[in-house]
Amino acid sequence: MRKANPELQQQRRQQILDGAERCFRAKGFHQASMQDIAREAGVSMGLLYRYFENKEAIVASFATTDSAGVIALIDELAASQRPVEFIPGMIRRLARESADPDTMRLYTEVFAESLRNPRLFTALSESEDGVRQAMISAIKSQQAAGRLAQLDAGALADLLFGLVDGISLRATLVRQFKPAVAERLIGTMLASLLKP
Amino acid sequence: MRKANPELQQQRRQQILDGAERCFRAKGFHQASMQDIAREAGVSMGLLYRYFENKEAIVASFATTDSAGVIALIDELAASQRPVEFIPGMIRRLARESADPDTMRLYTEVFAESLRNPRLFTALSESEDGVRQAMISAIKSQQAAGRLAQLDAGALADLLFGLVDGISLRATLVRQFKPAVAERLIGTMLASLLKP
Amino acid sequence: MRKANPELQQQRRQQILDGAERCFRAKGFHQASMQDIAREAGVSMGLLYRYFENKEAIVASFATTDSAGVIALIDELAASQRPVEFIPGMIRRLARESADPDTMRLYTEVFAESLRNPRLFTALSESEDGVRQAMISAIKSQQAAGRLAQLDAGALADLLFGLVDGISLRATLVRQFKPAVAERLIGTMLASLLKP
Amino acid sequence: MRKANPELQQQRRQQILDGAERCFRAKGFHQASMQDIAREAGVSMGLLYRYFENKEAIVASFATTDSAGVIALIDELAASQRPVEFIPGMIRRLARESADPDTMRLYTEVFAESLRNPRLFTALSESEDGVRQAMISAIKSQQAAGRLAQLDAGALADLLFGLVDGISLRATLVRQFKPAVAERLIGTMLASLLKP
DNA sequence: GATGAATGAGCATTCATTCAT
DNA sequence: TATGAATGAATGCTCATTCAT
Repeated sequence: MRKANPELQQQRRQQILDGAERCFRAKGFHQASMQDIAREAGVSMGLLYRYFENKEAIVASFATTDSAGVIALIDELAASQRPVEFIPGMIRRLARESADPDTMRLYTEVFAESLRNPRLFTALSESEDGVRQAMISAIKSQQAAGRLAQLDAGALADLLFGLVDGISLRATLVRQFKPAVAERLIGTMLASLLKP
Repeated sequence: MRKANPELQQQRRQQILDGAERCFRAKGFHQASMQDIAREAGVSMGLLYRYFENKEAIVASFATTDSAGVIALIDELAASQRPVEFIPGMIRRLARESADPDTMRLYTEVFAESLRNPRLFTALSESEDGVRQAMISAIKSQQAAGRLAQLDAGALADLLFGLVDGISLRATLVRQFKPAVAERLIGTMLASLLKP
Repeated sequence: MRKANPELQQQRRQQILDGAERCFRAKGFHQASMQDIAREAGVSMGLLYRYFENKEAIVASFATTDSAGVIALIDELAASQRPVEFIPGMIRRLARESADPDTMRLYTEVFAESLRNPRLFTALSESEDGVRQAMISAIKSQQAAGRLAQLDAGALADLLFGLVDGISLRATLVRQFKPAVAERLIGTMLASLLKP
Repeated sequence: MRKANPELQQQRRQQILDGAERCFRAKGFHQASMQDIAREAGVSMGLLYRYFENKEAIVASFATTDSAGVIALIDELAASQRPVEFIPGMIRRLARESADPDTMRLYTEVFAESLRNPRLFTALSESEDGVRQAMISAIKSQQAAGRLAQLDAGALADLLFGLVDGISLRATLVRQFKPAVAERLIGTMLASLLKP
């Protein structure tokens, strides 16, 4: 008798999610059909439904993104000797990454979907919470070391992430947006705000 | 002989757009069917298509939002005696308005759609441009009056609007977000950035 | 009080039929919509239905073609001194006319429709009958004058018209069809058949 | 693991085409809806579209008729010892077959459609070409054997097929058409034309 | 574990037709 | 006489999902 093979199962799940991502990037959640996804992932319709209960499950699984990258970056911040200089650079980097139209499209799609789907919203919200907590810890540890101004850590975290999101959005939507100029301005602003 | 009645036409168009808005709010663009819209607007399918060539036309007409409100607010800024205090208040107000989940949902939907539909993107982009230009003018006139720091006006406009968008988004997504605290922080930050 | 104006009515009818013909040529009966016809004819939907009970009535009125042209040609045959030469020329001319793809398309459309619509079939059939009777008379008078072989007049008429139709069809469908060669062959064939 | 079953697929395709034929016979191409076809074929809408990309594909597949029967008949001609007698009989048989109103209706429908649909026209034209070439070969071999007059083979083929089509059409359209009389006349005519 | 076959409700859109003015 | 406004059933087609093998 054949035994369940968890590795294979994990691989299949990933294979499907990869196919789904390509479809979602190309068409969006609601425009990508399950047939599209199956074709792109190279599996049959039946298998799709063996690994995911329905389309929503794929979307949810897909949308619950990996925040490991951002958290790693925040950990660098926590360890940085000069957070006042580090933070603007971090913002710049995050904003640039997510201002890539393709990424922006996907992110917006996920966010839009989460505003209709409570389960997804919760998942996204919790993931975001994790990142926020990491940021708060980093801020607090830097404040304890006297390297950062004594501002409300939660509000500061929200401000910093808000800046990332807002700047990414502007970079996408505004033709005349000049990243370098904007980033210098933000650098100046944050330097004066953050210095202890 | 019966004559065409532009008033009636205008009213019907609005009636359809109103119905469409209710559907879009409730379900999103792609989940709202033309039948839904017709039913909600209280017209027949045939009439729907007499007034709008296709679904995309309804979405486009709907998405090309009126920026008159924001521009009016910016005009107040241009006339303000104390822009350094006015700006944070303006940001606060705009952010609160758009942080209403229902509004946020719709705005996100429009933005997401615009990232797939070039025509819509252009329309949105141009509308945003108008607002941005108004802001740039306001900033420059305040700078000329010596009431605002000599920063790059375009970058400053982008920063301010980016803050609005970013803060609205955080307010929606982050449970522990405390509007009052965040707004105070932003106020402090901008005060020091903007004072001449 | 306004009085009915038969001339105007006749003109309107013709105007609609002309518009309909353009539509039918361009799209075919079933692909042309009443809206198309109204637009092309430059009248409103309401007027269309005032002059024709429904779409079928337009098609019927349109399809009941004028056979006056063919009958006139046949009358020339009746008067001809050399029918044995006249007939092949007549066939050639008729076949060429109806081999024009546009005309062929319309004729085929009408015929196809008549095979589904008994009323139309009757009308078409009767019109065809008139032409056939004219041809039979012409043949008989020429036979009486000893200028044509003593063949069954009805069968001969059917053969001649059948040749016209068949040759037109071949001219349309067969790429390598050579009208001149075919017509010469038919000429030879008929000459030997018809000579008294 | 279940394997694709080409036999089943072939059977399903045929089942659909059979249903489609019944619908096309009853209503015509444009009057038969896909729902009609699905119902008549006893399959679901989804399956219909699994086997045929769209309606046009069904029509095309249906219209690209099998010319094997006619070609077989022509091969008999090629082998015949007395082509001058064989040909009129062949024409008679073909004309009778296609003069059946039901068959005529379908044939006319296909032809009409081909005049609007270039792809279909090409298919039909090529099929017709095949038949024509077979006829030309048959004629030439009989001519080489001295059993047929030395006429242009292409023109003769076109004439013969034109006669079939034209006579079939007359048989359908003309109430007083007398097949037996007409066929005798044609027999006489061809006998004198074809004898070497 | 995996596949291909099948479903039928639902979608955007069109159409012949009617009605109020 | 003529128009513009309105209808709603129907159409070609798609889709998430289920099932037998």
